[in-house]
Amino acid sequence: MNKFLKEFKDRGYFYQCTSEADLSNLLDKEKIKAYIGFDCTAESLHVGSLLQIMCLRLLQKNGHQPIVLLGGGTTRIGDPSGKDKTRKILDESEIEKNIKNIQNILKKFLDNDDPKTTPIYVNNYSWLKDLNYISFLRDIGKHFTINRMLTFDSVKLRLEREQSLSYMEFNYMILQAYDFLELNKKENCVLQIGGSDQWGNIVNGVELIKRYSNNQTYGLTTPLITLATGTKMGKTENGAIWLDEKYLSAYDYWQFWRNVDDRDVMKFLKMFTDIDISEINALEEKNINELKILLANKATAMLHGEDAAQNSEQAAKEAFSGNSLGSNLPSVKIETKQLENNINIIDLIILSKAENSKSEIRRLIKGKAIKINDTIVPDEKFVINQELFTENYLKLSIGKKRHIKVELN
RNA sequence: GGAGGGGUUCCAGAGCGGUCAAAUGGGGCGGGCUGUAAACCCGUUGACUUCGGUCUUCGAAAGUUCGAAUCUUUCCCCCUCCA
Repeated sequence: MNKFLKEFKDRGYFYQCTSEADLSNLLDKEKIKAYIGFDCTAESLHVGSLLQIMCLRLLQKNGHQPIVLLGGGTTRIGDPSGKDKTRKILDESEIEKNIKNIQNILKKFLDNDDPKTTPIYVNNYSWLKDLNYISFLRDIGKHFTINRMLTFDSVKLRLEREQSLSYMEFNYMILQAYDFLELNKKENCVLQIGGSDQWGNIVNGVELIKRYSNNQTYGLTTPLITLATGTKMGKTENGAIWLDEKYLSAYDYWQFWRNVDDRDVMKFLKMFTDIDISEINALEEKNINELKILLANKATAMLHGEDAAQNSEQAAKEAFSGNSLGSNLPSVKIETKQLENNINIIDLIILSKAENSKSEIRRLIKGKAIKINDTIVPDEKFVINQELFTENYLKLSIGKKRHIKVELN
């Protein structure tokens, strides 16, 4: 089997493939261009997209050139795959903003220097916006039968559940197929990779290209990653695990990986780090917490850089090992003069922006969840004074996991 | 267009004139156990509070009533069936 394909499988990226043997041969013979499309509905990417990004990295590592398709056009339609309801339609400026944001994140993960594999960024709005309806129907539409389209999961499930599917959404798969055709014509792109929910859309593209220009292309999908707890990855209740530092700090990103379920650690090391498979397999016997730290370090370094990873590890050590004040902890600054009127603990937490409901803070205090410098705050009347600050800062803990350095300005 | 059913707190879903800030389950948060894991147990889950209470919530608006999530009217939205 082809080297790329083998690693793709070994790392757990593989779910389905069209004509696998042929694709393997092709990959052995030449360097190809492959594309992955990213939806631009959200303002940034979260870990749910990380597997796709890892696929792009693996392509580069094997000398292939990735094409990143930012769905500026298709986002205006909304993919019905895996959705119960029509998505809200975003306006132009939002989509443009999202595209920029997402592209910046991708650049952090990808090698943008090697001219042979440097990613090609494209926005399908550039070709979708000027489509002529009549000629599109004649050239492209004739290759699709409604009979067939109705059998695809994205459509079928909606109809079965008797949820409405607009004609606009119904067209999504045709547009995605057309994207592939366009990239095949323009860039000689021969492979589309996507999540398993994209299978139908990808196959449509492969078939369209076959009928339209008789070119052979391929599709490859990745599995839906479910956590050991059975939930979808990246969707914690208190917010998505964003890849953008604006929405989630490097420290919190590190913590996300540090807190992964035991049963997912080996899987994630394979999926989300660059460590050699053989090396990972050799790690199996190591202490599970060591492995989690390794995972957190590698994953964080890949996105936020080596320094950020080191700092996060250091901060975590300080925060969880007790008495140290934790100079690397995430910090907030407050004005010294705000202390003069002897503010109480509730006000301090509000000032630190860690919580915004006083009722919630009162509840936490009653539950013995708030600590100042590792000492439990006994009641809500607790007054904050200058003496609690050592070297201008104090350590505020909310629960066992949230530690904040409050610094005097 | 005609006939029904429905919109309740993060979600699902009870309540159908006062005892309702609203059962129950899920999720979240916190505590315990531990390993910053899982499982399990306990607590909590609108806001503000001088801890006595106060204020704002049950699709929207108006009304009946001492009193409405609960009754009436109008409007908006969703679903099912018929045309």
